[in-house]
Amino acid sequence: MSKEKYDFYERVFDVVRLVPHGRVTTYGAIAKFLGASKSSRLVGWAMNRSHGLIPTVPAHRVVNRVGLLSGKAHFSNPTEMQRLLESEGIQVKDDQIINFYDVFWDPALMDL
DNA sequence: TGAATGACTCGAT
DNA sequence: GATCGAGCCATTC
Repeated sequence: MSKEKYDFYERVFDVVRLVPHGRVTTYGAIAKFLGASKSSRLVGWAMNRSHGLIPTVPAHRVVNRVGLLSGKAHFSNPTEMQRLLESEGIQVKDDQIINFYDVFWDPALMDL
């Protein structure tokens, strides 16, 4: 519970909040962007704690490397994640993003 | 303090 | 090409 320095979680939240509307990213991409490509699991941990944060963290825009809504079960309602994605124009079928390659957004490629 | 956990990823079979 | 197993690292019990 360190508070002085930027927590690993906060950095993750920061990146997730940078994800453009209608786009998604992966845990690995975030981890890699933070310089901890091998800590992709920590990104998942961070998301688990993202509930109730202000400002809200668009955790629904974060999926695993194959575009699967691996974390939808952790939402208030399992259907919430898919519903949010679809509302942003992202096609989801069987808990998986269809046009994943098209909507994928890599924080490392963000336009500075 | 040590062991277990996790919304992942990659490499090998 | 699909499936299985090990690695990785911070947080939690």
